[in-house]
Amino acid sequence: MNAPAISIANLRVACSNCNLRELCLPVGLSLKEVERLEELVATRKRVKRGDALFRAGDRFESLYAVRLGFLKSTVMSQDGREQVTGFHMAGELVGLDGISTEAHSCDTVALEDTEVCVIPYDRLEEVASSMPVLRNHFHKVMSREIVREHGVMLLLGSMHAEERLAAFLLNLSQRFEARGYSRTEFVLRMTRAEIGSFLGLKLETVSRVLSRFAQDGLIDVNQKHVRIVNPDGLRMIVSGQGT
Amino acid sequence: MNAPAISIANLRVACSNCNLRELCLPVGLSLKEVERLEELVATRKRVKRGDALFRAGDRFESLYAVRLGFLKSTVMSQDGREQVTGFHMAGELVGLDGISTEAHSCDTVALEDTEVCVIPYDRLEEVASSMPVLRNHFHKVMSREIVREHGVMLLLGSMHAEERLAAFLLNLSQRFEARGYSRTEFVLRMTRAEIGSFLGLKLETVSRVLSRFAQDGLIDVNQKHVRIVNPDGLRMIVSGQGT
DNA sequence: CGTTTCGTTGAAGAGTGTCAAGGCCAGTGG
DNA sequence: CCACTGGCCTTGACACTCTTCAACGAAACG
Repeated sequence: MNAPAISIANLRVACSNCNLRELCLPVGLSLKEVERLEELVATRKRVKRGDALFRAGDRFESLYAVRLGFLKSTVMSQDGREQVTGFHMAGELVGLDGISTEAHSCDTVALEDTEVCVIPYDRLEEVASSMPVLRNHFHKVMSREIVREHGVMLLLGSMHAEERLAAFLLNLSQRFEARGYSRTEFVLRMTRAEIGSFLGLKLETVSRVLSRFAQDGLIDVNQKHVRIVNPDGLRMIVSGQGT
Repeated sequence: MNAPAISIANLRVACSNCNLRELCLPVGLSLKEVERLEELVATRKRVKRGDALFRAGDRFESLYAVRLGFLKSTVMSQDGREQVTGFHMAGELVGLDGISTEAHSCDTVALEDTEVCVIPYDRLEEVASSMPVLRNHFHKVMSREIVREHGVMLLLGSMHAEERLAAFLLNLSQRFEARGYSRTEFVLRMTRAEIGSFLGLKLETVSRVLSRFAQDGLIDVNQKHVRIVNPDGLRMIVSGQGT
């Protein structure tokens, strides 16, 4: 754990060529501005499956833009209960929790081999001060995270197991689609226990509900492989009209 | 509803004299910097109990710093389920949800007569661009909100009714204390249903658990009036060691 | 002072959790 | 190549927490 299996690739980054730029960057940047950004994103970092990008308590220094791979973030209470607060995929920004106290308050762990762009925070602040577009974009990203978490609170606070799972699947579907993958067929990178933790359910409940969905012809499940057969059916369930 | 009972008080604001400045402002500002801030916070706004400061869908223009009073924020799903996402008291900043899409995504409603400082967002951006201390403070406030919501997710996702209520009471207690009020004796500004919505419980459950706490000598409850008798007992419950 | 909203409490039931057993699959070493 | 192992997933039976439904009492409001 002391010499983590994380290799720092001191590669020259090219945001302008990155196929994630629509997700990652503000729109309407001049070429010159993109160049300044590329200076900002100095390095990349690889994180092997199972390793942490950062852990609660780590000094906060950088934000990370996921380039490829899949991660989860978890918080832990003093008595050891763990809660998954989110799953992250390509184009998403992680590490925002660290700004408030200059130390991270959650663990972020790769669920498959992952590569991130490292964005040193003090340099981001610097560049942002003279680039209103970037600053504004950054504020919007943070705000979007707050809004996303409101949605999770709604889910955890007022939805039943089936509704939670249906919403979860549709959310994944939509995010995969936005990245050019199939919206109907994908692989769950996380275990049932991790899904359950995120949704406030036990892994057995997750398993049971997925089986029920399959039986009702809403999805096909085979271990981690999922195919959405009837998205409208899932939407019905999310809106509380399922059966 | 169309002509809301909100009066705009075009008063000169004086952050330098405000007794909330420790909560609201970054530390270590020069007098001149505080003056620039006071220009920023141009007006105040009163919101009567029951009225909304803003509603989901409203165009986002300003952030609001609560000067005095008490508010709740709620999100609503398409099918009409409502979830309280937070309660806000003096010194806290609300409206951050609006930045992401330039429209608010939640309702924020006063639970008692409330007064807020209006902070026009475009002017905040302006001033922040040349005031690193302020910008950094603002980022920390947003990040803190993200961390707070992680805590709520932990609570909703992995705690029992008694643990949720105990955590809720201790959180209120601590926030009242930080504002110079009693940490042991306070008035709940929200209804049981609102507490329940926030905690993912039904109002009857909230009522029952509070009664049980009272019976166990942890608190005194009389309608909205609460006195914390045994805070350590509540802490035990939060950490899953209750009974 | 009536009306309405809010809070408390009880009884019964639904929805998840818990516990336990077994199956599937990938990786490992013989 | 095959058996073995350990992690992950599925399914059943049962327990328990929380919700639902209902009735009543207390406080707030016009």
